[in-house]
Amino acid sequence: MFEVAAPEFSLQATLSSGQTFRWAERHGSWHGFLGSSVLKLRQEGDVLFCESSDSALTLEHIRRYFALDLNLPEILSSIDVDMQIHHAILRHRGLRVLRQDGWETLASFICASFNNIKRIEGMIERLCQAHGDPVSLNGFRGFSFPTPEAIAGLPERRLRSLGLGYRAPYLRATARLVVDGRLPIEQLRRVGYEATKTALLGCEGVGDKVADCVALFGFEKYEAFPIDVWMERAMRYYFRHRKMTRAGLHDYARRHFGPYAGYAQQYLYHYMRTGRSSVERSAYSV
DNA sequence: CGCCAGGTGCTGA
DNA sequence: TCAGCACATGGC
Repeated sequence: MFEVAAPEFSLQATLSSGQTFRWAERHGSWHGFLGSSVLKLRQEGDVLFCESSDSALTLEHIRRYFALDLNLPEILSSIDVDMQIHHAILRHRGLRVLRQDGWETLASFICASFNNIKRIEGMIERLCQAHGDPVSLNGFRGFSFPTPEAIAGLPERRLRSLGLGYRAPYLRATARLVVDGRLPIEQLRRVGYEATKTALLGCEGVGDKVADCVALFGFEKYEAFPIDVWMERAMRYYFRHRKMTRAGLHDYARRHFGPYAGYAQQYLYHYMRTGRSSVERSAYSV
């Protein structure tokens, strides 16, 4: 057990905002995975209490994963440019964009397309149970996320039997790109947003939205602005009647919010799904 | 039961 | 470039 100073941070908002699919809350603690370790986390005020299955997991890993090194007040003030985002920030202040593993993020968001979060979580859990490695922490048992090698060799019908549906061949083909070195996934952390997105778009089952999610949640490209059905609803605030394509909304949002547009996206997404009062909901759509 | 879900790939204008 | 369509599956 160790403690991490976590000012300007909300574990709850961060882990329940749809950027990750493998954390679960039980009795006030969050159980999940970081690399190959199982973690149990609890936040009290500005302190994060951490229990890990692996003594190699340090305070620095926690700080990095939750992006506690970033100056959140500065980021939030840079995106706080209209009343809608202002309300979202007030409601979910402390939400941070995670620095997740690139491969896990890519694989997860291929599964996430045209899908709902409950089922995404189930699909990924079955994938891990069937092809990950067992890990445990005093009573809590789980499985690590399968490597690209573990998935690349599976028959498509095997992935379909885990409930992946038509995404099965996409995931397998993408795993093969990684294994064969045709998708240089380790390098993407060091190149810019545009290059990262272009590389990701070369994967089957990866379009604009998935590529932006992976760039943002897996490769620290904070200018990425994923547009899904919830963000289309959020963007009606700016374009109440005018018909806009997703590409149009994407370009507008990146200019409107600036270099940390991805943070704005995550606050708006979480706000649209959970944070609004009924008055706010009826003001624009849904 | 019908509708929806953190969309993508393909086709035809 | 853009609209329209098929696509698997399960929660609600």
